Amino acid sequence: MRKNAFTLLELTERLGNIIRSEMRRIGSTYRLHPVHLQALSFLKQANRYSNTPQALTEYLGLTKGTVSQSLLLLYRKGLVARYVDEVDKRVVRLKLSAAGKRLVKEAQIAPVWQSAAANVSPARIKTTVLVLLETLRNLQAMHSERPFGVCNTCIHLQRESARIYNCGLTNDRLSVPETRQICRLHTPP
Amino acid sequence: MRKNAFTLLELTERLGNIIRSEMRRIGSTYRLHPVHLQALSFLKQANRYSNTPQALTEYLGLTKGTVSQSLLLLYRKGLVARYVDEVDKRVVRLKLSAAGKRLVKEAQIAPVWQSAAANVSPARIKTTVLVLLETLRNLQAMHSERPFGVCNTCIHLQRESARIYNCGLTNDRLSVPETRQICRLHTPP
DNA sequence: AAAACATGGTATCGTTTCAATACTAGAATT
DNA sequence: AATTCTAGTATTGAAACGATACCATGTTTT
Repeated sequence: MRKNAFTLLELTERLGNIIRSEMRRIGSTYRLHPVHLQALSFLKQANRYSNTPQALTEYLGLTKGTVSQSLLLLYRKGLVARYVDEVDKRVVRLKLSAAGKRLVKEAQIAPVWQSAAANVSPARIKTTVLVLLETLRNLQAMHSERPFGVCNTCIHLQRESARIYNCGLTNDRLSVPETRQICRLHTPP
Repeated sequence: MRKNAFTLLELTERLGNIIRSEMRRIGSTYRLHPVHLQALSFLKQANRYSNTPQALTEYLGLTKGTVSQSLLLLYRKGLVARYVDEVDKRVVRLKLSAAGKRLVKEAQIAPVWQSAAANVSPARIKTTVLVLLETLRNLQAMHSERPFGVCNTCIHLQRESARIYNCGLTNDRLSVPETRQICRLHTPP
């Protein structure tokens, strides 16, 4: 068990390295680094509470200065739009531009993974996902990091009617598509 | 299944990020980056066919120039020893110094990981390890990368007697501890 | 209402990764 | 002996990344 947890760490580390290599390879055609692809992919999924430099900083586990620089680069490349929040003028809102959305669609590494895991039975994949998820949650809790999950698995989400949801934390109304986005305030059950 | 493989990718990516963050945190006390810790940890485990810049380059999935620079830094910090191979004088052999070994022991992220996976049943961890391993092998095969496994799971390993093993590929004799090291020539069954 | 503090973000600096290119020395092949 | 291959280094340039300092806007305290 001790040994297996170690192997789990090693495997995840190696798979993480491969993902990074793959991202580096794919990103190089756009002159982007792995961190840029991760940022774009995050911004594509981020909901209205999470489309800020601050949320991205927490998500990536880097410092705000570093993230600010990377965002500047993405902005200069025309992949990300930024505007000041109307209510709190300290806050910057981020959004993928059309070019940014296009890039995220093109620069996918998911297909490679899907074929790599194609021969594994769904049940076993499900177990794997659950184990990794639990480990992730525990690790995040240990570092008091935010879990960053999708709305529809959050305890704060309340269903008002067929198509109208409500966030119990912010008291905002949420559309159905919004409940599929990533939120930094996410609280797992 | 399509969706699950996607989640698997996302989870591994996030776990990989957390590992990197953790490495960055731990490494900062020694002024080392994640890649340095990975290099040291690799050199600790590498067997006699794999204790070279070339092998490390393959392992990390980077370019040889980059790895050469990182090794120079580790050498200047006195963490790694390097000497020219007697037989093939182009080859540089790498070895952890006493300080390097000490550092690898201190700068462990495994404990955190173990407690994060502590509540998962051994059977489920085993399944997870197997699924990840299969995915890893497939990914490596797709990129025609070397699998980098330990000797005692390699098809080339032959048992001569109780304590003497033989590598069928190089025809070298291997001691028992050597069969637990990482080899770049590793071929899974 | 004014002062102190907190928060989100940017600017700047220094170190180091990382890729790309060019290069060297030794080994293998012809 | 000449060519090709291989392992590694050196150099250059862009950029990540952390650290520090800083600014503008909000919030809290007095």
